[in-house]
Amino acid sequence: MQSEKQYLSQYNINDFERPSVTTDIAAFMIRSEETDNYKRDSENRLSILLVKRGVHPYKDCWALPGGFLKPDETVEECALREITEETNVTPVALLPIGVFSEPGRDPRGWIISNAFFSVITEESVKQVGGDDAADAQWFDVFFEQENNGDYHLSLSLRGSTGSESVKLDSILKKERTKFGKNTFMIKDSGGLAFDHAGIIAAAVSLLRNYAQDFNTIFDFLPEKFTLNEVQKVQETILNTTILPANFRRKINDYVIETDEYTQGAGHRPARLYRRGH
Amino acid sequence: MQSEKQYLSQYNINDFERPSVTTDIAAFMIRSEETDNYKRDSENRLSILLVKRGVHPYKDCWALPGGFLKPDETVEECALREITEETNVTPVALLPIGVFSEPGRDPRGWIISNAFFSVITEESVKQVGGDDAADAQWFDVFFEQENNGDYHLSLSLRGSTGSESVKLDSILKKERTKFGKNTFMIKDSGGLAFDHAGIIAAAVSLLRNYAQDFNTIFDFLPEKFTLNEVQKVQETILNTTILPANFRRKINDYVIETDEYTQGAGHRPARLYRRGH
DNA sequence: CAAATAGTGTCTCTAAGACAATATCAC
DNA sequence: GTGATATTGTCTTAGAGACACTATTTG
Repeated sequence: MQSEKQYLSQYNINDFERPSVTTDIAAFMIRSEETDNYKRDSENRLSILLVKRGVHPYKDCWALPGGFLKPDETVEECALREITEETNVTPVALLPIGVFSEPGRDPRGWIISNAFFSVITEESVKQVGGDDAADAQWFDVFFEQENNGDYHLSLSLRGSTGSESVKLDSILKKERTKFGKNTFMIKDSGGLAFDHAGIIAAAVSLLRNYAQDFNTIFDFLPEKFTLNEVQKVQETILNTTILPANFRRKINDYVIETDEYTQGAGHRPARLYRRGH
Repeated sequence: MQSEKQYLSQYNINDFERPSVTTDIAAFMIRSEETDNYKRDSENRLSILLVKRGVHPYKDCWALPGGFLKPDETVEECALREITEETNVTPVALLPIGVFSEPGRDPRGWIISNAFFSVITEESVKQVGGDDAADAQWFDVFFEQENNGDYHLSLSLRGSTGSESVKLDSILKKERTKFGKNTFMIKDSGGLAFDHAGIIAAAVSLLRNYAQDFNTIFDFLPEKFTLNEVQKVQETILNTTILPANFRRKINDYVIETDEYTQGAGHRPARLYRRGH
């Protein structure tokens, strides 16, 4: 009879073939954009971070940031390490999306990916400043179901001086397996690397679920905010509108008043709040 | 300048260290138990499938069924293969719980596990019959938060003639990471192998979320069922009670009437329904 | 003052919880 | 008949949506 110690000393983990394991991170940020009317508040855009691949495969294609899992870390630590390396910013949320393990999803071989959902505040990115690296850019996100049932994911990079604009249009089909799992099948990747169009579709779906909950909304905002700012973030993510009076009633239990007010907005000042709870 | 083809031909995937990848499946079933009162309906118990390990490590401990991922399959296919091998039954639901990758979670080395949630009907298990193998057993599940905030997971196997009863009591602490993820930290594994106590706690939590939705409830039931059966399954999973009148009103939109009725129950016959939608 | 956001009050409709009442079966 | 579940109806309350109205700021 073998003891556990004896068994483990003889156990050879190399007897079985093993996959490489990566993490890919769908990092979202709400970007506010000034309007030309001094009275009107800035407009929000939901954006996602993509990196331009410098090496094969999918060289010069846009992809989610990510990298290989190391032996001494969890997949969560790996995702945090990768997104922090890429942005120089610590995210405020980092949650699992799922595992993508379809054989053949990566031309380099047997590689399975753990996808993560992440939230980054515009405030923190502005502090870091150096968003000049052309290989990492925030793309505006558009994601809606078409009349024919397919989903259209459109990611667009506004061209600035010296760089041209990019627009990636993917078509996906939502499929429900016999066992209840929903996945987005890629009908047209729109130029995105690997199966990242499907991962991003899953990420946006997840975000829209999370965004029913105010705590996820607060993650996108600075410490102090107006109620209208919260409302606009939720409306941007869910692509809906809600009457301000009703929104105030709903959110009232989740926030704490401060004595501070906004200034110089061209209209009545608004009270600032902090997250409650 | 290299072409993609040249690049891939030179690419050696063995340059990086790789983990072994497994799946573990938390398979749930609702078991009904006859009462001694002929008028009273049978009582339900939520149960989970555990297997007794025949090899080191954790030899003779109870564990979730599962196994190693093969190169030509997805993690979902692996989970389906493993649970089908173990029970000879095709599950009606199979959904991801999450990835468990804490270094040191497996004494054999670097092994990360993809956990799955699965539902199996009592009907299908009864058809297979041969549940005699002593190494795979359905344990009754009890999972509640204690007064001190810790969670108590208790799995019990009712002893039948020739086999003794088993009771595994785990203590877990729910922790929320800085980034919003909830995990169950194991304070006392209660004798369960590996980190499976934490996986089961996550699985039961997930089940209780899913069970708000009638579609998951229907998965536990045969094709035709009474409304009271649906109610009892939901009550068993969520550990709550609800007034029958209110339950009927809620579920009404999700079911379709048949012309059949139950018989010989010692009380008024109940109409059978099918899942709607 | 015009246009924009800030903030309050109120009406209606719906969904959920509580509970009363009646129906029907096997023993 | 008794005790169990089956089934319907109604009262009350909480929350969401719609909308009217007032308040305050800057060019």
